[in-house]
Amino acid sequence: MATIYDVARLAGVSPKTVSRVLNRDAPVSSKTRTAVIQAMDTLGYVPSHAARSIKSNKSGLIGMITGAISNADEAAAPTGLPELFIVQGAQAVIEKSQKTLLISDTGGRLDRVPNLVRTFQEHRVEGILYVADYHKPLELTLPGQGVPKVLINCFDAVGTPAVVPDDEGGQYALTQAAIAQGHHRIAYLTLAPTLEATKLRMRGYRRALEEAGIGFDGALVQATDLYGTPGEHQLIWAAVDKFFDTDAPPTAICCGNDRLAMAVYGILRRRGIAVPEDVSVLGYDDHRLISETLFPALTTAELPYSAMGARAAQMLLTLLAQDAPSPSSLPNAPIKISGQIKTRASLIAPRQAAHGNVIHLKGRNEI
Amino acid sequence: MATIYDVARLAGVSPKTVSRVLNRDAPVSSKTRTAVIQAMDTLGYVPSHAARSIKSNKSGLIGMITGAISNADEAAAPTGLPELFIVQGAQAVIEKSQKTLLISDTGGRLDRVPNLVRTFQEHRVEGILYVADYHKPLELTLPGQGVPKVLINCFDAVGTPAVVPDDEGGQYALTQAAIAQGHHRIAYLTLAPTLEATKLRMRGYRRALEEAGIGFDGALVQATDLYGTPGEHQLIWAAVDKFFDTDAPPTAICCGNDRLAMAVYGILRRRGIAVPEDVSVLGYDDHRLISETLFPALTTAELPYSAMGARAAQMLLTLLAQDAPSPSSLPNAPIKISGQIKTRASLIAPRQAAHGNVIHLKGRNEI
DNA sequence: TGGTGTCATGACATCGGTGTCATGACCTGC
DNA sequence: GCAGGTCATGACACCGATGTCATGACACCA
Repeated sequence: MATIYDVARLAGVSPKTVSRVLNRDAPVSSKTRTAVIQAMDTLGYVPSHAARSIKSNKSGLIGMITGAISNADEAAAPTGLPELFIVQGAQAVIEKSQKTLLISDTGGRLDRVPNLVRTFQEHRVEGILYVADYHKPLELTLPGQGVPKVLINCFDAVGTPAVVPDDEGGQYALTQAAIAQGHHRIAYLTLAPTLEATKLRMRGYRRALEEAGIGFDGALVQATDLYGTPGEHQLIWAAVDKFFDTDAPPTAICCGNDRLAMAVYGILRRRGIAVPEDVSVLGYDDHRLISETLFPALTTAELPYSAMGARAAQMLLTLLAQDAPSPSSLPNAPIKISGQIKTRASLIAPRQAAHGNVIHLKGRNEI
Repeated sequence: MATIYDVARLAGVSPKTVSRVLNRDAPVSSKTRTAVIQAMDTLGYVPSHAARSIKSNKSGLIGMITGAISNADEAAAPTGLPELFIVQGAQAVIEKSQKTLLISDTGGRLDRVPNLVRTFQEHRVEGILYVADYHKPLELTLPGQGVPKVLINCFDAVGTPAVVPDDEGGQYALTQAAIAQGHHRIAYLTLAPTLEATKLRMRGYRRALEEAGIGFDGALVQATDLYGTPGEHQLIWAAVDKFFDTDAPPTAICCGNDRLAMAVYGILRRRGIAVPEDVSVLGYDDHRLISETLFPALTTAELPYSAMGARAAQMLLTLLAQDAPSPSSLPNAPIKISGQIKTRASLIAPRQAAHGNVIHLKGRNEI
């Protein structure tokens, strides 16, 4: 690969003058400039990033640690939306900032993270974005002291800047949407109870019921915690059975994610229960491949991964822009990003009969 | 960030000795070594990749150009499987080779590619992997003369090394699988006819029929070319209508991809046609999120994206390993990668009645 | 005791750019 | 015609590593 010296020799000038043409940082006579440019493309010259960054002490690189690539096989993740959407949001922002994003995949193995950070440090990244595959507490201490970092989809106890989804708000709004359609018997088929998302969304679900004056019925909540395993489908069957083998079956079912909703569609069909005429179904994530392709299309809450990625990238760029290494201007608590409710054909008003059930239920609850 | 000089000063040795400790390329007394290591982690020293690569003239970087990130919203692509799987396969191989993969996203805009290549050249990448979003001829001339390249999912006319899916072989094997179950009336709901994949797969479909002595019936082939647009669903409805509003409806339907199959499931259900009892359904891609979650699970042909990525990465590494820049050892034609047939519940033998239909059909064809 | 060889270490140049400062050509005004 | 100023350009050092070669300490053997 040609160097600036080759160009200088060919153009009959000094390397410094070539540099001036490249950077337009000092006047160069137009005759000289032409000769230099001519020489540059005769040789196919491209300046070396390494040589520049060594002198300027700026790499222009942002590192991102994620499992999005090895997780392409998304069905393996406990929540359904691919991490890739987070990468997408962040990459779009970083690209506009004229910096280069360096993506490193963990292969799902946390023990590799220190090595990835080390590689980032060798490349002198200016900041690091750490992406978790689903909303959770950060499971390790990130090395790389002194490098600004922003966490995405996870959070730690020491106040590292973080961006997470507003799970409680999402499920709250989704439940409200069902209530607004007239539903009172709203079942909730959750993801594993230990998940951060499940805990927060359950709060949202209960709060929405409470505010509407609907009593909480534990029989309407079932958990599926074998996500992605062969036993999962049976578990979902069993949960649906429990919902419907009662006097007061639900008129709407909220599912922990869109994929779960997809499975529920198939099971309800086998049981001869029509969606949405007999029962409305609601998902979570707005994984459009599913929510828009299912028939009927799925009402769901958006898990705003792309927006989270974008927001985190902006935060990091802001951190880098302020010379002082003081993260004081940042809030201490994770930033929560809300998603929209996507209302589609799978949610309609319950049959009139459902109203009777509700009254029946209330009677039962008052015993 | 600390430099090798800082470490040397703190350890009371010369920078060169620190270098020797780092690279273990010359003997260092154990006393000195200990002092140096001590100094290194007191300072949190990490060697600069830039400084190293400038001297060695080796970057250890491989560039990859893809739209996988901005395409996360996969429904937009004319074929259903996310490009990300290609990235996954390639990244796994590159990582093992101790090189660093630099991923650049095109944002779906070809006019950005030259800039991406230029950035790669600034970083002195040793090779470039170019990934297309679906099987197609390469749509531009890649700049970056002199940098070894391998194309994935696309091909050019000048013999650039390339890796593509074996579309003909896949559809051939899939059709054979249906025939082996006793099907003779096999419909084919294709993707857009202009697609490389459609042309090749149609060949495979016809070849399988021919070899089984089954006449080709144009009425059993319908194309859907409004992929991802609002009109798409109506088009699929219309196609299914045509298949079934005849005397001799198909007993199996091959779909251009899994997503199309998913839509067909919904439509058949509305028409009261049971899958697989009344009609078997076959997909293409083995997009597991769909094929394994649909009920009944979908029989489909694997689109071997991950294997393609891995193979291409290996080819590139081989090219780099042989010092001579002669691509002579590589075949001139694109390498075709075959996928497996995944047999699942959506394909069973046709009802006995179907046999009658076949005879009926043959009669018709002979008129 | 001095010659020879091995071992550990350092001085110095170099990679490809860029910042700093110097230099020479040319123009301006008195 | 000469001081003073602007403009275009070059010489040189430096960034952080590493390759080459030199050097000094020490052990070994005759």
